[in-house]
Amino acid sequence: MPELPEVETIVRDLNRLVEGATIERVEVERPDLIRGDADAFARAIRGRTIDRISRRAKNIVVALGDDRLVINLGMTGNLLALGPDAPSLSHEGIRFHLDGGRRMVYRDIRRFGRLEVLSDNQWETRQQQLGVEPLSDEFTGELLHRLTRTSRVAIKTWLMDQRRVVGVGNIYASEALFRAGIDPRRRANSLSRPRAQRLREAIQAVLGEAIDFRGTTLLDYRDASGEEGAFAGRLRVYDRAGQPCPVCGTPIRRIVQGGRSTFFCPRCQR
DNA sequence: AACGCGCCCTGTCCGC
DNA sequence: TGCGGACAGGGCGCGT
Repeated sequence: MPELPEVETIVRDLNRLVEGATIERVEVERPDLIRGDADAFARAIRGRTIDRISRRAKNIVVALGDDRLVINLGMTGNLLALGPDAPSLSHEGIRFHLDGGRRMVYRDIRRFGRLEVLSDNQWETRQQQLGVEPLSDEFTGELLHRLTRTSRVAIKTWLMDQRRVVGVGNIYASEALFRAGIDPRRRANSLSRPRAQRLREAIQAVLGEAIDFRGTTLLDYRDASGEEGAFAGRLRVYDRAGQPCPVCGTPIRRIVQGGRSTFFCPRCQR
C-alpha cells in the first residue's frame, strides 16, 4: 500500500496526535507481525514515552528514549490514533494503549508489515543500508545519473529498489516515469544525464503533490485518523490500462515487470 | 555484485 | 449463486 507520501502523511499526523503520549500497555494480537520475540517487544515498549515520530524510506520511526520502534506497513498496514470511545476494528494486530484511554492501533489485513524495537545504534546501522531520500537536497540529477550507471535492470524495477533511492513504490514509479517521458523498460544504465535530471524532477514533483493530497487510497490506505488520501483521482497512468493517455490520447498499456504491473503511454514514453 | 524469482497472506473481482 | 484464478501500495531470502 504505502509509499513515501502515504508514510509521510501518517508520520505528520502522529506527531500531532500522539507525540508526548505514554504507552501504558501493549497487546500483541498477531505475533507474526513482530520481527523477533513478541514478549521482548512488549516489554521494551511498555511504560515508554513517545518522544517524536519520523520517517526514513517507507518506515515509520517512533523515538522512545534511546530506542526506536520501527514500523513498515507492507501492503495493507494502517497505523491509527484512536480516541477512548473508538470502536475496535477488524484485523487489529497490535494495540498500544496510551494514557487517557487513547490507543494507537496497528492493523494489517495481509500481514506483510513488520514492527520491531531497535537501539538507536542498531537503527543507525540498519538505515545506512537504505538509499537516498528523494525529497532531500542530496538527491540531484547528477547523483541519480551516477547511481544508475552500474545496473542493467529496467529503470522502473530499479526505482523500486530501496537500496538506491527510497520511498518510490509501484504506483509512483509508473507515475514518475510517465511525467519524465521515459519508457519503463529502458535499462537503468541507458539514462542520459538530461533524462536523469528530468526523472529526478518528476519523482520530486509527483511525491510532493501526493503528499499535498495526503496520499493515494486505492483500497486499504488510511491516514492516522482513518481518512482516505485524495491523490488517486490525480494518477495519470497507474491502473488506467486501455484509457487514453492524458497528453496524447494513445491507450495506456499495462505490462508486468519483476512480477509487478507497470502502466505507461507507449507514445509519450521513450 | 547483481539479478530474477518465489513466497509471505487475505480480500476482491471477473469470467464461466 | 458458486467457484477458480488473477491480482493487489512491499520486502526478504534463495539460487545462479
